Amino acid sequence: MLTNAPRGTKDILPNQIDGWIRLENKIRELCALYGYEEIRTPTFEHTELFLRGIGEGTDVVDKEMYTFTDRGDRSITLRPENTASVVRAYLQNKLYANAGLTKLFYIGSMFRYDRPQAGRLREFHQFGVEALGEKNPAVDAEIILLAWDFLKSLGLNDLKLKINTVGCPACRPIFKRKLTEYFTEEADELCGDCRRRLEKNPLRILDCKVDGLKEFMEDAPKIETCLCDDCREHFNALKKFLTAAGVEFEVDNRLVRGLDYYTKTAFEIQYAPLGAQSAVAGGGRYDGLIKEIGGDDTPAVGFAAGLERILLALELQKLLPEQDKKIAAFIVSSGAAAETYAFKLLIDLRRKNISATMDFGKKSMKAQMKAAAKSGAKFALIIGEDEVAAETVTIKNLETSAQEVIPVAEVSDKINCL
RNA sequence: GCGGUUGUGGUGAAGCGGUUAACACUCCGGAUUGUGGCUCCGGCACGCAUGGGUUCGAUCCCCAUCAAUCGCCCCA
Repeated sequence: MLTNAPRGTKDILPNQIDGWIRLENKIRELCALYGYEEIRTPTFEHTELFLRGIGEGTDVVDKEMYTFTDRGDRSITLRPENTASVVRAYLQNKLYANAGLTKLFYIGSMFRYDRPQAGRLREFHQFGVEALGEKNPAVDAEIILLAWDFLKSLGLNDLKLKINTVGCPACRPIFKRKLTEYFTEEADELCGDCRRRLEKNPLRILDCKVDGLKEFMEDAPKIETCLCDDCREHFNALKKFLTAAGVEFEVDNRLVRGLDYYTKTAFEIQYAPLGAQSAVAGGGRYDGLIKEIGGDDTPAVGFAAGLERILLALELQKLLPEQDKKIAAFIVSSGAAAETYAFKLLIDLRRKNISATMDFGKKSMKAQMKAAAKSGAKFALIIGEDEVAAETVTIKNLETSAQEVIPVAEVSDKINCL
């Protein structure tokens, strides 16, 4: 149907725009406070970037990308997330040259071919932050705090911060192997999904809804027992920093990230009332990504937050008051001569920085007055033959109903002083 | 990708296999000769998501499609 937007996409209508602008303002304000600069990368990239960056075998890459061949026979993909692009831009533009630590943020739409649901769209918007070039866990903490403060400053309650460590190339394979061994023995007890995960991604079995509560889960290998010294210290330091900052967090050693590039820190902020799509922000460290994409071995951390979900949460908490934009003057006219006169006044007022409008529909005076009242304008400026002849305007205060006739030249002063 | 629920005008919603598809709000017009918010009167569904089928006849029955929504999955 010509009159339907594609599935999973949405118009953002004038009556919703205030919420978006509020989010964007808050983001820019907070990022300035934390010292992050905005970057805008292309909406599409070479498909290869995502294959390498996100990782083949992940759901996002395997079944959710909008990929097509352009007229020059290039494989192009609409970005399903922005971290890979930021890293690409960082390398291409040599942003590492001027700073030990490069701190960036972005706001933009991402594309994923998912089944739409409340809080899950095919084109959706993310705000994200990336800190490139530093391995200190204090940066992990800074990133998490930025996400946390952002959500809190919007007024959201009932947020839950979960953190975990997923290890690094040195220790994760050990953990994976232990998991595989352990769950292979329990294979008969596993659900179908998990039996598949056994080969592809045994970590995922840990947060399976079906098997998660089964008793053998209790004795499953724990990541803590496999961590290398570096990862263990990193995680402990992160907890120390978060505690120092006074944020409550929960260590959830079943928290796993879906994208391959994560190392060490993984975190997620949830807003439970949203239901199935409760993750409102998530991220972590990705020390291997920059090298994977062709740069030097460079550590980095970041997160992304889903703006639609945040807006849904704000709506649930009734934190999106309607702001009505009232104008100062509504011009009402009757007769052809008056229309020109009125139009001139309309333009003059705007040039004097007074918001003004009129009804262009040539309706009855009564209808125009109705429209004036509905518009919320403070004044109705009434113009008929008499006013045109005398070069005056009847100005009516729509709140008090008081009205008087004044020279047209004095209208703007009158409005300004009332 | 899988399973469930739903789909009536601008909005919220009644409704039954068979004359003009309730009601409320919004909107439009009128009651006023150049004036709103109150009141009163009147109007507004080439038709009940779309396309097929069953039937003498379907908005109400069946099928498909599309869309929304919930759960799974995944993730922000």
